[in-house]
Amino acid sequence: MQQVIDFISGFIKMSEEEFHFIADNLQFTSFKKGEILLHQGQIPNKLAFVIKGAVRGYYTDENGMEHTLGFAFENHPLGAFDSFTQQMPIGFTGCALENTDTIWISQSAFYKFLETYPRYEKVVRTIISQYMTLEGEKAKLLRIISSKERYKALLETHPELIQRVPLKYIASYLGITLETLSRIRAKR
Amino acid sequence: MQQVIDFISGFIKMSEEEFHFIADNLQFTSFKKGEILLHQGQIPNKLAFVIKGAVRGYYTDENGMEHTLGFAFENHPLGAFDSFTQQMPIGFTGCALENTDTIWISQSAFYKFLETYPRYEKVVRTIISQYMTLEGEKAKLLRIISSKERYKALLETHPELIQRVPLKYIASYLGITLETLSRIRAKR
DNA sequence: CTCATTTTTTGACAATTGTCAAATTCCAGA
DNA sequence: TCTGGAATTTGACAATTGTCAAAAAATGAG
Repeated sequence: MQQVIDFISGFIKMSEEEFHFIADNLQFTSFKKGEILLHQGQIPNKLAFVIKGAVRGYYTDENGMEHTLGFAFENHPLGAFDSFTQQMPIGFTGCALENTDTIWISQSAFYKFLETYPRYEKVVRTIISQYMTLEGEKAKLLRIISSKERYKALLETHPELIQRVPLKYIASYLGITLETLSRIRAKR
Repeated sequence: MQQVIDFISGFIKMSEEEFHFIADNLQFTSFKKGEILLHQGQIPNKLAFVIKGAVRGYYTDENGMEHTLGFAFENHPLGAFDSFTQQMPIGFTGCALENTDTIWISQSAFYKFLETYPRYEKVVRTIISQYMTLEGEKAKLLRIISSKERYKALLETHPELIQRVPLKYIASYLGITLETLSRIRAKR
């Protein structure tokens, strides 16, 4: 739970009162490797935060093909801010790549908190903005035409991914086949 | 200006007072085709809204290559919410595809408005969320492996783009070459 | 430690796509 | 209406990438 507090404290200095409100409204859920944390199509009713482990986000297209959209590791919120805010179906499924622990807050508690402590509106805006920036970076990554360059760019910006995520998901994330990725890596 | 009011009214019922605050703080700028509306690397100090025309957003990579990231047409805000909120350099350049009219509000007036009428925090969150959803759709589009399918998907979801935007920018947006796009289109 | 499963690599080949060059069409301004 | 530049198409060819199949390596449960 300390991790959630630390995360928030990176944006704003919390008062005792705010701290307690948050502390009283957090819940803990743990997932085994391979378990689904959230389902594509669901309407979110909580905001989750990964305190340990790794999650892969992917969506399943009309042909049943999976496309990896991103990853969430410890000390990061588990996306879907847009669906959460708009109360629309989540566009992806979240699946635990490792045994994963999460802490979450219900939607009602979250909005109650924002109403009670409106100065956190700015914090929320900032967090969401940071996620938009990440999305923007992904969009740029995917527009690199050559697969080799795309992989190299990922390696430079997110070397931790390659250590921790099976290559098939990296390939899927980059929009190439597993075999192509394997060959790119073979050439140094 | 009516268009901005209409846009906001789609999210919330505005009072007279709020209306006047907004109306008093909007400014108008018009751009000729080919002119730059905002520069990659700039730190934004205003929020703009396109009332007429079309804008292409693109970023220039280390090799000097341009990559089209998106488009903004009339009755839509001109992106960069993330840079605006975080006061970070904008990640793209906005260039007028047609003669374009914009209305904008300064950052200070915008935040003044939010402070004065905090119920608009929710509106801002919703607008930003909608843009995250759009980014998410783009991310999905770009992960379609086959160029042909990618083009077809764009045609289905945004047929207006093909009418209005030169094909070289569509190709750039899809992450393929102009020639490939031309050939895809030729086959039916 | 062993075995089954998963992950990754490799090979052969076909299909797609990029590159370079040139021709053609389109369009805005004179 | 004419004209030059921009946009788009087309062709030829090479390089990249996907597909299918199989082998090899790594991993984890018992």
